[in-house]
Amino acid sequence: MIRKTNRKSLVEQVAEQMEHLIEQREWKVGEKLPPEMELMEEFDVSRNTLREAIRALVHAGLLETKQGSGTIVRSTSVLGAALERHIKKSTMLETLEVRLALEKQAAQMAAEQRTEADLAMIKTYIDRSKNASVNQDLDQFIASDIQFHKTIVQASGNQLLVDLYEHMTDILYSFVHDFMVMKPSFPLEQEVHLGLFEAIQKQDENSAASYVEHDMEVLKENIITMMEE
Amino acid sequence: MIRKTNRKSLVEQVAEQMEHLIEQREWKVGEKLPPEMELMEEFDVSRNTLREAIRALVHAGLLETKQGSGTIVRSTSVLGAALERHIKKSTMLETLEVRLALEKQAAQMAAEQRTEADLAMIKTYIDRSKNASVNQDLDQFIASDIQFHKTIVQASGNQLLVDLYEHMTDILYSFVHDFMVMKPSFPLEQEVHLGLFEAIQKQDENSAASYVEHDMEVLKENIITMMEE
DNA sequence: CCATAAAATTTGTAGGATGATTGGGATATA
DNA sequence: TATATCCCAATCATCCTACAAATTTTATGG
Repeated sequence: MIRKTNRKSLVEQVAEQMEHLIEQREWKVGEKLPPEMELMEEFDVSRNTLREAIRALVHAGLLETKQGSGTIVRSTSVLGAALERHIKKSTMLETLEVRLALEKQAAQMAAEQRTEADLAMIKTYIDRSKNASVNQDLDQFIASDIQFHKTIVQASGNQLLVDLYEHMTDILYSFVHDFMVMKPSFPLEQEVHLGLFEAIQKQDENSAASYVEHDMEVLKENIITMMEE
Repeated sequence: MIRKTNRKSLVEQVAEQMEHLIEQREWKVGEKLPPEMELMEEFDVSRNTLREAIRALVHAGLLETKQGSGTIVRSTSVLGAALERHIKKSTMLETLEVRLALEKQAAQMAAEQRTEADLAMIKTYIDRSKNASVNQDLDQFIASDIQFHKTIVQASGNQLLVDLYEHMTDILYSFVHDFMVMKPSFPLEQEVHLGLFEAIQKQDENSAASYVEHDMEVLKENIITMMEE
């Protein structure tokens, strides 16, 4: 039997390797890549081939080149970069609506099939955010808040859902951060979080969904009033 | 005042133009592009520059090059291609779950803010699918069924939601097609569709959501049993 | 120490040369 | 005619060298 020519082009091979290095954080975000000459030797390809590979990742949003300076890592995920570019055209509000649609679905699925380990992890982040709230540590609060939400989505067991949600959260991070700095609503948040946790624990899908929905409504209203100011 | 160096790299300019040509369907999917020599003249750039631009779009999934043959258009959207690549790693079931999460959200939003024009359009596709059902025209039925769902999502007014949903639908098209060929459930579908339509018309969010949810459950069960066979 | 100029580094663009693969047309053969 | 094979032109893949443009680093003069 003759093997089909599955021989990928050199460019794609190099691009793939670089993508892998980025994904595995061996080349970290913000870091500068070795110059072209070194990479040529490292991958053992010509300058053209190397440059085409680099250009592919630049266009995808993973790298950024600056003439005279070098090439730096800009993002770690193709899907994330694609979403980011797309989301810039949409409004923040639209993005939040989609993100919370995903979370609502995730919460229902999580309620259905959460394990004890899931529950324990969710509880951990609730406790952490409570501590942060007591200590008035805003950064810590935001971090554990985001982790809380991510953990619920992870408990859904749907990897596509997880990826989309996390990318959106990452993209919205700076926005959410600014928002929470301006309007820190610790007690309300915690009440909702505890309610959501209990709903998932009791495997009450509807209740879980409506807690998330409630969260969404509050957030939307706050953002709208914030934008009007 | 000195203008900032808004001079994008030549490669990005060429890539942008090509992307635009593809998006505007001037270069159609499946069609062959002019050979490199011609494109070099047309864009007035060197071979390297042109090739880097092409490679960027190849990597993004919009183009496909075949040595000795030429370059053809493969897809029309960056987000679509990125999702497609990502979705191949996920299971069909996961993708469907996400897609229907988006639709559920869209149905609620549509119920809230649908216009008369939206309703008219939705009704149109219901009628079309009814006709197709009477005439036993499966392709027509599937087409109008998909349009029916898309129209509801469009009525949500959230462009990001629309884009994500449509890309997922496109990607799943062949799968859904095969599925419906195997298990054509005309009457049931229509009942649900009519119910969903009326819920949106009456602006009953909860009812709209639960119709979609019901749709999801039926679909999931069917797929699971289909996979077991 | 600081400002400025020169040098080195690094990416951007151009053009040419050769190899590899494909597709189609010409040719030969049954 | 039909078919199989070979050959060639078209096309992309890779490599090479050269120079331009932008940035960073180093050297220099005060």
